[in-house]
Amino acid sequence: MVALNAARPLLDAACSRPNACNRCEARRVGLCAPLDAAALADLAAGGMRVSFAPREALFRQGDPADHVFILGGGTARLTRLLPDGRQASVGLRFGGDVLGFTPDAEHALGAEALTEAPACRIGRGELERLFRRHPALERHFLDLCARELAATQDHLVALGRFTAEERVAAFLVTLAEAQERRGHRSPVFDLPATRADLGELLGLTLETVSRTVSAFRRRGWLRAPGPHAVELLDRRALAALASGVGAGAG
Amino acid sequence: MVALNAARPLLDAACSRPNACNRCEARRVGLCAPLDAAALADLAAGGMRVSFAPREALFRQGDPADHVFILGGGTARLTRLLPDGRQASVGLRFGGDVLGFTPDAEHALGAEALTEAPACRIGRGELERLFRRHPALERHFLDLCARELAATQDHLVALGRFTAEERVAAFLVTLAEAQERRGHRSPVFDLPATRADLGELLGLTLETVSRTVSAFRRRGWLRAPGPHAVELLDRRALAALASGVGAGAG
DNA sequence: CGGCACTTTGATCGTGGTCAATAAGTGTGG
DNA sequence: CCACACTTATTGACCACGATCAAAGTGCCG
Repeated sequence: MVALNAARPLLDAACSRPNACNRCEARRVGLCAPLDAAALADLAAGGMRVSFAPREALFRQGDPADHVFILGGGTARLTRLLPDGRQASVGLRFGGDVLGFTPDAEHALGAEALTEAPACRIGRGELERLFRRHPALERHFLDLCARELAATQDHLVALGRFTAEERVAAFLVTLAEAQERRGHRSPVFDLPATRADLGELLGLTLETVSRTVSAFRRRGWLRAPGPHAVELLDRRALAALASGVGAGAG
Repeated sequence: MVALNAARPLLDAACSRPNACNRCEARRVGLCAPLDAAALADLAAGGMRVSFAPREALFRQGDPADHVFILGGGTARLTRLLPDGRQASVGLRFGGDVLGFTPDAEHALGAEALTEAPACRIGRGELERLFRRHPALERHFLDLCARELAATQDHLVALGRFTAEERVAAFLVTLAEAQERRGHRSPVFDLPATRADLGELLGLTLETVSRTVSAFRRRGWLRAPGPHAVELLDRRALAALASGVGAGAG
C-alpha cells in the first residue's frame, strides 16, 4: 500500500546490500524520516548494524550508557527492576525510536527486544561528532525527546488516574495507532507482549489484564484470534474509555 | 548563605535593575546555569519578564502552544484535566526549568504556579531564532528534555508499582533533594502544595496522603511544624521506602 | 506424547478509595 | 480583638477495585 520505492535507502546504507533491509521502518518514521541523505549516510556509517532476538537485552539497567540504539523495526520495551524484584515497564518502542539516550553515565532503565529487532548502535562520542557535523540531527533528537516526553506524560496520567479498564483500553488504542502510523493495514494487529508484560506496562497484574481483555471480548469490543493478536471491533467505545470520560458517558 | 555576588547577572539582564532579582534561581541551576553570557543576554532580551501569583495559570491545557516559560524561581505544577473532572498532576517544576516546550500546536497539559513565580516568557518563533543563533542553547534544551524525561520515567515507575507509602516517601525525598540542589539549607523545607495537590501528583486521594504523612510522623520519620512544612528526621528510612526495597528490608 | 510457559477463570483478601464528621487554620469585617 | 465564614487537614467507618492465591485450560516445542 505504501510506495516503498520512493523512499531513499537511508539507514540501509549500512547493510551489506543497499536495499536488503525491507523491514527497516526507521527510514519512514521517527528519527530518520526527516533527515537529509548526507546526514543519514553519516549516521549509518557511524553506527553498527545489530539485530536482537526476542527477549534479548539491548542494554541492561546499570550498564554504562555509552551507546544509543536506533530501532530499525520490531518492538522493544524499557523496564526498571526494583531491588525487591518488582518490575515496571516504562513504555514500548518501535522502529525509528531512539533508545538509551540519557545524560547519565549509567542506564537507569533496561531495554529488551520483544520481537526480532534490527537496530543501529552508535557510540556516544560518535553521536556527539554527528551532532556537530549535522545540527539538524541534534534538532531531531530534541523533537523526538519532546515527543517521547509527551507520550510518557500521557502514560503517567493513565497510571495515576485511570482504572484497569481505562488503562487497557488506552493501551490498545495507542498501540493500534502506532502500528497504523508505521504502515500496518490489517485490522488484526499484533500484541507483541505477554499478559505479564502488559501488566508491568500498565501497573496491573497479569490476571487483571487477562480479565479485562476478556471483558472487552464479551462486550464485543474486540476479537482475539490468539493471545497475541487483537482486532478492535468497537474502537469508539475503547477510545471513549481511554480518554477518561468516566462511567457517566459512553 | 550562598555567595550571590559571585554569579553573573544572567537572566536579570531583563530586569530593570541588573541585580534586582535576588530570588531568580534560574541563573544557578537548570537551563541558564551552563549558558555563556552572550546567549543569556539574548535569551533575556528575547523574553518577557512576567510573574505569577499562587494558583495562577501560566498556560491552560488546550491553549495554543506559542510560548515557552523559563521559571526563575518558585514552584509550578503541570496538570491534565480529564473530561469527567478527574485531575492528574504530571510533575512539579522549579527555578531553571522550562515549561510549555512541546512539538504540538496546543498544550496537552496546563501549568499552574504553586508559589509566587517569576518567569521569562518567550515566543516559539523567537526561541527558534535563538536556537539558530546559539546552538549551545538548543543543546541545553536537549539535555534538559532528556533529564525531564528521566524524572518522568521515575515518577511513572512509582505510580505503576509503588504503594501509597512508597510514593509519599519518594516524593518527600525527591522534593528535599530538589530544594537542597537549589540552595535551601534549613532542615525544615517547604511543601508548596495542598494534600489534594499531592494526591493528584501521586495518584492517591488527599485522605491517603494525609494518613500516610501522619503515619510517618507517628513513626518519628518526620516532623511537620505545619501542613506545608516538613522536616525529614529519618531520611534513611524514607529513602529505603522510596527506592522500592519492599516490606522485607529496612 | 510429555513438559513447559502462558492464559484464563475462580475464590478470597487487603490496600486504598469513598463518604462523613470534626478540627485546625486563614482571612474578613464588625 | 473577636466572630464568622471558608478552606484545608485529620481521622474514622465502610466499601470496592484490583491483588493474591489457586487450579484448570491451551498451545508450542522437544
